[in-house]
Amino acid sequence: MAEKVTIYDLAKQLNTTASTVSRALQNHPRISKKMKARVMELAEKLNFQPDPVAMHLRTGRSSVIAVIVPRVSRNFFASVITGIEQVAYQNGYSVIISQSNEQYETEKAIAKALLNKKIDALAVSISAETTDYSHFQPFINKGTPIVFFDRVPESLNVSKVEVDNYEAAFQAVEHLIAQGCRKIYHLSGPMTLSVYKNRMQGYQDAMKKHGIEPQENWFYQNAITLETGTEATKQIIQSGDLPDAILAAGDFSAIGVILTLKKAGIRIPDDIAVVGFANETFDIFIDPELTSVDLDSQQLGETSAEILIEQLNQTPEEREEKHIKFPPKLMIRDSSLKAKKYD
Amino acid sequence: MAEKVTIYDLAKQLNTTASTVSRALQNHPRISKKMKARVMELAEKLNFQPDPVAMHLRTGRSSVIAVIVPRVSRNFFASVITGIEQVAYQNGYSVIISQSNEQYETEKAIAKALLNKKIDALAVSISAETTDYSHFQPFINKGTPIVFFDRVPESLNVSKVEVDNYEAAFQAVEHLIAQGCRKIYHLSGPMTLSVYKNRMQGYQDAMKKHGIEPQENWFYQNAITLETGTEATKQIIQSGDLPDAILAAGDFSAIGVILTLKKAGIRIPDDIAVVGFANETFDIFIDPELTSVDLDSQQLGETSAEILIEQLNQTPEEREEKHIKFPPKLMIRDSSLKAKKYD
DNA sequence: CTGAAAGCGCTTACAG
DNA sequence: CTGAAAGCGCTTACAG
Repeated sequence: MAEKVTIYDLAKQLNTTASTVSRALQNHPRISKKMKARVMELAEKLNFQPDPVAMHLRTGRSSVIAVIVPRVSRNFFASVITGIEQVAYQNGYSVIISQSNEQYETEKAIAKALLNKKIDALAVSISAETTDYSHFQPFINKGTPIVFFDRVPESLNVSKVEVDNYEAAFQAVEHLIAQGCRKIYHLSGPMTLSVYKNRMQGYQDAMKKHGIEPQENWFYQNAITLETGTEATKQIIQSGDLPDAILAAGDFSAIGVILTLKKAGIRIPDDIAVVGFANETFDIFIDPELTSVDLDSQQLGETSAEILIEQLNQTPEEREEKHIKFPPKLMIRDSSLKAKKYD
Repeated sequence: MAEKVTIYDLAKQLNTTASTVSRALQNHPRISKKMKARVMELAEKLNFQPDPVAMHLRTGRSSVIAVIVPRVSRNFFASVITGIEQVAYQNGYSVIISQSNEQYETEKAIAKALLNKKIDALAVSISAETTDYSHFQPFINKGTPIVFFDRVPESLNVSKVEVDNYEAAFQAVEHLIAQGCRKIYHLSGPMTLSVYKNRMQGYQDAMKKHGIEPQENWFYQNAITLETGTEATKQIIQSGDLPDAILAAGDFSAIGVILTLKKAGIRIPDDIAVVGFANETFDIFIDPELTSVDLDSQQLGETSAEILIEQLNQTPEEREEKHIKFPPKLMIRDSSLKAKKYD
């Protein structure tokens, strides 16, 4: 029946007071070693678990880190969460996860609910719809440590952890050029998200570096889902003006590209090479296997949690904004490997 | 700066006491309509939010439903969670999600942590490794409503929500037989999980109904991941004794089957038809598209949450164990559609 | 219909 | 080094 054991129970059995027990448990410097030992031993024996709710009410600290992601079902985000959890648990924090389902309104509602829940820290990857960030302002005002990962708001002065998306797209384009492609199209997401903006910039600069001037009709915005990637590809095919390669800013989009090209009898990579972003599990399920930029999601999560925990151990004055960018890793697979065919 | 507003602030401004404010907020029958109206109005005006932590400490109720799943990255589980969240939020509960990563030890650690967190209710889908359920016993003893979904423990007397896996496998086999298959192999998971046991039983009974006696070497246990599904398929190919069809008890396994068969130059579905379970997003990414049993995951989640909330509104005596089985839905796609080729 | 008081299980400034 | 007391923000049995 596991009767609840409180510090009063411990105090009574040890002929001392709750104050002393509480201090001993916290390893307070002014409690004698002997008393600490006695308290610890009895706590162990009675399987005493401090009540986190009471602690929270008293101290205002909840030991909870909240995470908001667009969707947990995306491998990328699931894996970031795993990284956050790992570091959080090691440091005595628990993690609660919410999903915005890519909707601004839902994200706002979650933020409001979390505000009420008095979480200690917050890690966020914003929804595709989000362009206004005022729902995060109350956390910043209250001094709640907050970090954005992957999908970070450019205009906000907050800590950010991301992959170097500019560099990633740059490398992807150079890889395609090395395969003999010159006319490279780019399917991207909303330019309001810096991840997509940076990828677009990296794409353009890499092209220009190699003397290729990307045309306006080589670029498709908001073509990041399976459906929109498919749609864009249909338009490309209909135009009759086919590229050498398509760089999609996401794997779902890239899958849409591949399926649509195949259906139209266009060979991949021979006619058109395809590269995606995120290195999702299913990239190797498809034929040909999809070349994709790995974003080292777990690392992103671990680093995000580390930043939050560091800040939790600092006074608001000591805290400083961190901007961390990880180098990308291009996973080269058959969908972009023209070269090997001519080896 | 959003100074915290308490019921004392409300009471003072209304010239009444915290007791009355508290009761008015709860719509207590013995408070006058007029007082309720005044309290509500001021609460609205000052944007009063009752402190959930204080409520929790006082009442022992946290308004939190915890969910434990093997992994959030599986589409199936992500979608169940969405269903749970939807119903929970509507009823004023919040949801916290934990993942066992398919490990018994992790699941046990999570259960222990949750016990301490004093959640109100628990929804669980057990890990592949779990065969002992004693870590859930403390919740049952305490009277915490608990429901298992999809992966349910057979031996425990608790509420369960699942798909009729027996029927699902039965239908899948009859579909394959209708396509002209007779020698049908079955790749399954650990027999300790009832989902797999029931699928195996449905497979066997459907075979026997049609006068086919499944041989022992037609059945592979623990071949449920991409890797193990691949491994089993290699063994099948090596044996030289090829089946007409393979029914895999999961989509990851089925993908392993398809990729391996294709690599060996075996045609799908012409030589071997393939059927999976779970209707994952990527089923339509693969060539040929994978026939799979849809488990109506969101519905499972909604129903699980409804059961918990019903029980939360009942006294422990009123509560009764519910067993709900949903009918399966076979999503027929090219990987099993031999018939159309001969139409 | 409303109020005064106790208490949920902790922590911590104050005092010694 | 240890203790007595107050308080975090609520709810509710008891009293009127």
